[in-house]
Amino acid sequence: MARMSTGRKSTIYDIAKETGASTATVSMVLNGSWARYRIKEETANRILESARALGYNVNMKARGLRLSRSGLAGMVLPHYRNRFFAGLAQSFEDQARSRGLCPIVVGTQRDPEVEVSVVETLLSQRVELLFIAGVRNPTPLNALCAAAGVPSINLDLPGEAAPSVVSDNRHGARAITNLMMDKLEARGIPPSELVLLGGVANEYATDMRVAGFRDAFEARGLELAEDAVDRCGYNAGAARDALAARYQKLGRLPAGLLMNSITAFEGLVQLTSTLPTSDSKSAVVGCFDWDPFAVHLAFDVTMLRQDVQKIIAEAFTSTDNYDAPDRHLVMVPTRFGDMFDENEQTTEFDR
Amino acid sequence: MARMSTGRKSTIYDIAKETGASTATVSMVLNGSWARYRIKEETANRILESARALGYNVNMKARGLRLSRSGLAGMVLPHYRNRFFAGLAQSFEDQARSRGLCPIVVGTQRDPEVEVSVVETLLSQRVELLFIAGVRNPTPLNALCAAAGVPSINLDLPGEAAPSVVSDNRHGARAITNLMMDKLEARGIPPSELVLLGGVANEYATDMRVAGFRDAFEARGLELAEDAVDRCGYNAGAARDALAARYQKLGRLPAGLLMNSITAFEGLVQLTSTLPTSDSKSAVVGCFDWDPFAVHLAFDVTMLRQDVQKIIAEAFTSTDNYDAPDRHLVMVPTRFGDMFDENEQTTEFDR
DNA sequence: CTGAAAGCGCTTACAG
DNA sequence: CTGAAAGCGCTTACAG
Repeated sequence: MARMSTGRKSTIYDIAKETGASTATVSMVLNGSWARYRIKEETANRILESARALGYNVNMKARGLRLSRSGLAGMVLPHYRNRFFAGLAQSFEDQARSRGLCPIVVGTQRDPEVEVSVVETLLSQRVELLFIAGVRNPTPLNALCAAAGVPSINLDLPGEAAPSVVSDNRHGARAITNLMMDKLEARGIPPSELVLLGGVANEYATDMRVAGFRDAFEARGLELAEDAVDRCGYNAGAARDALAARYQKLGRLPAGLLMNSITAFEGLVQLTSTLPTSDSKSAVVGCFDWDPFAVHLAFDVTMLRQDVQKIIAEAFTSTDNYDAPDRHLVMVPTRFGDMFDENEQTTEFDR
Repeated sequence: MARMSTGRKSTIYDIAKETGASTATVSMVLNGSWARYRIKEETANRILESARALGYNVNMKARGLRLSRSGLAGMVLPHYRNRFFAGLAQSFEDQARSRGLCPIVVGTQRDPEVEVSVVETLLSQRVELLFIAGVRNPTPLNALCAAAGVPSINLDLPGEAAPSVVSDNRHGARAITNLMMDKLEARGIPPSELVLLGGVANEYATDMRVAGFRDAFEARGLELAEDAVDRCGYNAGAARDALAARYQKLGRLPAGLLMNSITAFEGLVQLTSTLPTSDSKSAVVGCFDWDPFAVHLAFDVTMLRQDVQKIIAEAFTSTDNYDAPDRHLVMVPTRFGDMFDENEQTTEFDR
């Protein structure tokens, strides 16, 4: 009776034949709309039983084609290699699933060609919505989605052509700068020793962080030194080199170091690993991203953490009331790394 | 002419109407098979142009339904929160794309119910193959795939019911144990001070690592102390507690610590952050996973790194010559963390 | 070289 | 309560 061994997947026709019901009845029973059609419970059970026996599994391709709803929710992001993007992916999956959608997230390595081709692929799979995370210029991707009639939302980095949800980098930057200044003062070091490294020019996140950094200085009536900010780029090597140059000039590390990204932070770690520990141990360090190991390095480090759950939740809200002309920008506050529950940071059964 | 502004996606019918060609011709031109059918190049160009103007994008749901090929490749994994899984996801995406498949990877949080429901969803989307990574008992999932006629491959943790590709944990364990013993001896500490912490009983990876640990002891003619191995679990807290207990008993940390997973390693870091640095700085530490920040912590740490690219490549090879009765086990060697190119560890434009 | 037609697996008005 | 039938968008033998 059951013939799960054959390669062919069973269809509603197989079940209809087996149970003597019509394909319509089978379809209704299988998709749960049968109660509405007053189908006998006994019939329904017979069909359900047969479906189980045949190892039946709906073909979403067919259902999706008929209903023009794929049940797919897409997200593109640069990669999974840091906690922020890993967390975004995770939260996206959880929330998509709880909305009955099948999450499909793809990493694009920040390659614009890959970005376009991935978005086209997702569109041809007929995703019902698309989140675009960490793409510096998402406008072409938003345009592709708009042409396909698919709502798109930008995450982390905003764009002109679609609603965007980003962290409140400016206030976060101001808060962490303040905290680091306090720490420096407590050590009797002038806060003007503080420098901000990393990020790139003309990028929203970097600009906001620099603005917040400035805000903190202004609030204290302090001048920002000429070379206090160095947008030396997003890769570890560049940050390492920029720091090494300062080390050369000063004969030591700057007393206060605010790193624009976890990758810039990695550059700092690379450099200090070649230095005598005493040189780095005294530095007051901060970073706009959080990492569970980085917080335990040999120096005093404060990490800002983005609220990925909130970012995703806001993004879904934006799709719920999605109307094309609306291009709003939602800001989600950041928190300090130690302000999260411990069990958000590590997981129970985890390797 | 172009009417990209309307919500409705354009279809081959729209293009046929616009160009005066038949839907068959349009279809052939659009899917690239037109040369074979001797369609005039001029016709083809006209159709291509019209497709562009209409913002046409194939509907893979329909094409997939017709061809019974979805173009989708699936992978499930526990999460993205460490470099191993993040790297697996990345490599999977790259290699799937280079094979013309659309990768779709989903995190299941190690929850067996989620695992089943995710696999069912992927199957109903008609993925053409499914990789199952880090699932302790993948057999029920393999069965689901088999029933649907979809090849499945287990990664990282093997299973009885499908081909499996895993790291060669035993040889890796032996190599890292050896290296740590050398380091201990160089400091005049007996290698028998070395302990292995983490992992769980009756799990393949843990068992193999313990076996390799034993191998290294035997090769030197050394006895393994009664309490040298503690499979205290995969979460950070348990490892921290197990270590704390030893700290109590010894009045210090064990001189050599081999941590079974990055999470157990996190437990070590949690503990040492509460200890005076001098206590931990002298420890010789090793770990079966690699993390870019963890390698720079205050103690001497050696990290083993799994070859994610090779694992994925082997898995794809297994699907290429997939025949149900074949349940082979492929072993992929591990390497030490510092044996990879620097640019594999950090990326150029990366935050 | 091109068109008419069937069919992939499903859903849902519409009749009975 | 159930069945026959059309149609979602595409592909591909099969005739012309």
